[in-house]
Amino acid sequence: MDAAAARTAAATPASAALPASPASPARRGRPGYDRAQVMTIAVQLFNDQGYDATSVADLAAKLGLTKSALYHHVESKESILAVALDDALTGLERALDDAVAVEATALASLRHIVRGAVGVLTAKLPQVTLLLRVRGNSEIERAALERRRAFDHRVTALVREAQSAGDLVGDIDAAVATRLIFGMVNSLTEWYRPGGAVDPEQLADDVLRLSLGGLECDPDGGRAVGGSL
Amino acid sequence: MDAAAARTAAATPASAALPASPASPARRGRPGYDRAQVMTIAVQLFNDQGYDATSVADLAAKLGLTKSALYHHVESKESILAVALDDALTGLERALDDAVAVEATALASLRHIVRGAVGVLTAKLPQVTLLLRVRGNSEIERAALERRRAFDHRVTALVREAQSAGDLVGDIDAAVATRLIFGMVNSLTEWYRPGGAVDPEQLADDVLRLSLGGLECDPDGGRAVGGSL
DNA sequence: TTGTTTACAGAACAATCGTTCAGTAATAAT
DNA sequence: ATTATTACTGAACGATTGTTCTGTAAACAA
Repeated sequence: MDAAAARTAAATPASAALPASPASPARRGRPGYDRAQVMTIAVQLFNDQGYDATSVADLAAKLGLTKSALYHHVESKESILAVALDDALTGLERALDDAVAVEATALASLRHIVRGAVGVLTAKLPQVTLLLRVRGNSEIERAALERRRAFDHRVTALVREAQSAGDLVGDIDAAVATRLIFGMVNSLTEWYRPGGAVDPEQLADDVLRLSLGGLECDPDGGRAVGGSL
Repeated sequence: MDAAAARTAAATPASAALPASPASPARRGRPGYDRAQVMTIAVQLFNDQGYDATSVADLAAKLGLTKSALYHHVESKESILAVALDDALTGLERALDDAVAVEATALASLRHIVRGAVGVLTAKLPQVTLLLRVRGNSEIERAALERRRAFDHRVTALVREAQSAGDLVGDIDAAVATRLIFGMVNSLTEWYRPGGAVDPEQLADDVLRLSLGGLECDPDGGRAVGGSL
């Protein structure tokens, strides 16, 4: 596929980047991609092929542009990764802040953050997917991994607290339980796709039932899932 | 780090590749790495940095060799990936064959394959880790993804059968349940390390309790985990 | 000593990597 | 018509990519 063919293939760039865009109110200069659209498509491609396996030439071809045109919208390849990772991490951190602020008990906060994480993951799927694949190959990636570790530690503390309160069984290591629960949650990036047959709310219910169903001490004896939240 | 320094750092290659090697009985030619050792270290490095982010020069430096020396042991970079992926897939497929051959009911087979998958994952951690990160960027990767899909479908059929038999709750989609369960299992590659504090057997117990604990219909009413297996 | 076997180095290859720069093109506001 | 503003092209850059070729080095067997 030569440049002209690629151009034709991406003849309507806005539709790909902004599905059902709310009638953009006539921007100033020459029509074309803007920064946000380029970012969106870039992150999608990074997820399809992997960040390292995606060249700037690949991205330019996908957009129907030359490589140099890309650098009008974006400072570098890695800067695209940086903002996407920050987006994902900010979402997760806010959800955790919410969970501990709103709920009274550690178990309730835990249920809340599992729901919240599923919500962030489905809402910001491309960014979170990118985050979960980071290996620490650059300073930016290492910083993101550090924020992820801090998040995990806070959740682990919640699990431990719920165990101490007697709301969660105590014969499983809190760190192991946390990793298994979020392993299940994070695995959603591998197959969940928005607009598919699976509803995000229903999905959060299922995840909670599988991940916490075998750990709760159910003082009320009830096996119903949605009962307490 | 120049070539000489790298050489010194990897002065005892055999110890890194073959921990506690059973007194290799004096091979023929010039001493040095053999194919298996190179493969082992290569897969380790692929896991550390990601396959695409690891250059042949990186691997050569890690081994304390030149790039050209590498091609004496291995046909290509991708061939290393190919044998590792085949190794992981063969292990998983055998575990599944075992599970359906040995057990009588679908639920028992399901428990068996979850245990088996944890076993293969911990025993062949580097190869399975590599498998789970494949994105389908080449013919070899796409073939591996195809074998993985076939594996998933067979397990999903087990879940559906256990639901039909009344051993598993029916109000959750079999495909979703399978993906969540194996999402939890596969997430072990992110943190489990052999020789660490966590025992593989205990780990399999924990995974089974979390992943299936909330789904079983427990006809005997018992909540004990290791009871039936 | 003469082969055989295994393991390595050095130099070079075309291709691709991410990035820069100087100029051009197309719109809206004035 | 002029000016801003925004979007893009084409050519080139040094560096790195995976791979090949030709020759050498070090062990064991005959």
